[in-house]
Amino acid sequence: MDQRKRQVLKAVVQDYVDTAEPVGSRTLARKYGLGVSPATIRNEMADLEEMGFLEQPHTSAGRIPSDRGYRFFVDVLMDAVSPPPELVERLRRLYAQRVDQVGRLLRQTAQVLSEATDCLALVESPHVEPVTFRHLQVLPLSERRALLLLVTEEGLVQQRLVELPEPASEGELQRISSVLTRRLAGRTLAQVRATVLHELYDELSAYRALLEVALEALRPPGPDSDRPIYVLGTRRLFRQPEFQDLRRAQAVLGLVEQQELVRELLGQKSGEELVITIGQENPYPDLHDCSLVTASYRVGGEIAGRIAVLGPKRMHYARISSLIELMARLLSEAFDRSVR
Amino acid sequence: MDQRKRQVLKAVVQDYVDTAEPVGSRTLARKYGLGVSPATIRNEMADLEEMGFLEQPHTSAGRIPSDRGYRFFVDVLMDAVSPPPELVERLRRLYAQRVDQVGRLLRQTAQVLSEATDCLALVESPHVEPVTFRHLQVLPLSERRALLLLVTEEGLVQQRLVELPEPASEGELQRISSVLTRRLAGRTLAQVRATVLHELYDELSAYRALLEVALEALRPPGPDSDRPIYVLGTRRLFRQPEFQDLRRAQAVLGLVEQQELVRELLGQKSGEELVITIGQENPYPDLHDCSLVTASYRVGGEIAGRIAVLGPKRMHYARISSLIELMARLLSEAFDRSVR
DNA sequence: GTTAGCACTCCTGGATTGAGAGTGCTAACC
DNA sequence: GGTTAGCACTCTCAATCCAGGAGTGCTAAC
Repeated sequence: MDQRKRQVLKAVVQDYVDTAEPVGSRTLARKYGLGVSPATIRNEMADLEEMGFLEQPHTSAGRIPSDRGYRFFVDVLMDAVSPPPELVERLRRLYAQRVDQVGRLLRQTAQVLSEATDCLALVESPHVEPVTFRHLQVLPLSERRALLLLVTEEGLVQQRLVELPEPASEGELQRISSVLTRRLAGRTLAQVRATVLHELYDELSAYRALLEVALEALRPPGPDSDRPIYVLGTRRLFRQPEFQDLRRAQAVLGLVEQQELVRELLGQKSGEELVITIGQENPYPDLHDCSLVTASYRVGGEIAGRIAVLGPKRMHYARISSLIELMARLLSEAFDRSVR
Repeated sequence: MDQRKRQVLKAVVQDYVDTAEPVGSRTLARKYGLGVSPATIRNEMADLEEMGFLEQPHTSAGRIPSDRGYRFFVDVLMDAVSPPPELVERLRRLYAQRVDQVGRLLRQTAQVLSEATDCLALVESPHVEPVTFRHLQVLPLSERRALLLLVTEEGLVQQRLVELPEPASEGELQRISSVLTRRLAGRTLAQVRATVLHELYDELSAYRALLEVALEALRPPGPDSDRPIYVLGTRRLFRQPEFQDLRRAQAVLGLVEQQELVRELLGQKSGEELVITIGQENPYPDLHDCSLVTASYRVGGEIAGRIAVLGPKRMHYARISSLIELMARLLSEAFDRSVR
């Protein structure tokens, strides 16, 4: 792959991303200063097609990048693009606000992300599980029902309704709450299970049955947990020319409405900070015409969730990658700041 | 409007709802036992058109109901239809489960509602505001930040992050929490503001500044509050023939992604139990081709939120009305049961 | 190795056409 | 007078055709 081929491939990707039209040799020679004639470019393009980086929708149309072409572009050719200053300014303002409602902040994150990219934005709520307990409270609602509140070190709250094995007074529950808080604060669920359990039994032997219920409710939230994912921008996405085809649009809609699938989608390669998945690289056939850019954000130093952009393969990879990285960082900082 | 005209109008609505094709006089005479010839029906239809109950997409097509025609059908002609037993059974199972995660239950409600109607389902989270306090807890997160938890009589939880005017120890906050809980439990926000405030100041005079902050945080949640609305079934909706037109689909998408608009949409005529809004009756021009069926559910006897079905005007009004009424009732019962 | 020229292919959009469905009108019928 | 059969007319829809345009691949010259 010599220098000129790279130039040509890069130009094809850029032009196609901008125009959504197959790119011809003439256009390429005119718009990009390659210093050679269309005929030469035609030869290069034929080579690139043979090598699998370009493809032709039909004879006598221009070329468009193949998945492999995009991949090469992303890995090798792409120039870094920092987001425009107005946008950065807007983001600073967004994340400078007090995080008094996590859901709202995440929703706004999704909103901005989709507006700035004209794609679908997916924003996952933070995990609460692996982090450490801060406070537990058991509140009676009726004779046999109580509300269990879990608060983590980072200020995230989870609630569970529990069925009481026997009626308990408010005082008793308060007592249990404070013992649980004292014993569990600063520990993770795993630590609790491993070490602290018997101490608890000793201290609260009178309320053993109640304790069982409370501990049972501490189980990690299941996969279908109450942790919403914010999905915004379907409308913008469907304004893109590739989604004028209703079937393709429906395929995406179908996927995006199933929380569990979206969760899996975001969870892939969750160890890495930034993941770009192009077309067929995606395990879901419905997304074979789409690309996905995913970044992780952190709460208290640990990866806690992911934000992502889903769009046509013909997306501004450079622009979107840098934007989503920035937003993930700002979001992490906002979470940290909200506690400190 | 004589008896036969009613029969004809009813038949037109039913047939159009089923087939999505303009209905001709021949079809009508054949499929519905009206006992007269197509020519007679043609005369009736011409009359009905003149009266504004039917319209013609173009000369020499069949007729379709106008908004007014649907309205008359809904108000006068429609027969009650109870949901099929399998569905009722499924609903019973759904609402029999323990409500340990409100969000999940609401999401499932939206899911079933959209599946059963092939329309878009909108499900609002319950209000927490007008109900009575059960418990308040202020938890320190750091030197200057605390988490304020509000629990209502019905077991609904709200959380707020508050900035502390001065550092406070855990003990102090705990003290404030228990005073607040004791004083506020069983009262509504309005009552608190009106009567209990000075008592609080007396009792907690030492922590006056802290108290100010806590009370400030008790303000009713703003319109853009952290109260999600579950919107499901866009995919199903867009399978309906009227949404093959991309523009119409986009109009709905644009509306549905803006939480505030959806909230307003659901809030109309919120005093009534069941509201059916047909086409142009809707204030949003983007929904002039749609109909909306809305029902209220209750928590603790008070209307707390709404569930709705948005679909093409050509929807099964009878079926959907009865289903949504049933679901609203079951949902209310589930909330009540979860406390009792 | 590069370029100009040219025949060829294929898509696109507009115009045309025929089939089909449904109407409105008229005149006959009970 | 209400009802019905017959018929000409209208309008949509899908298929077909056609010309224009864009882009290619090949060949031959530079």
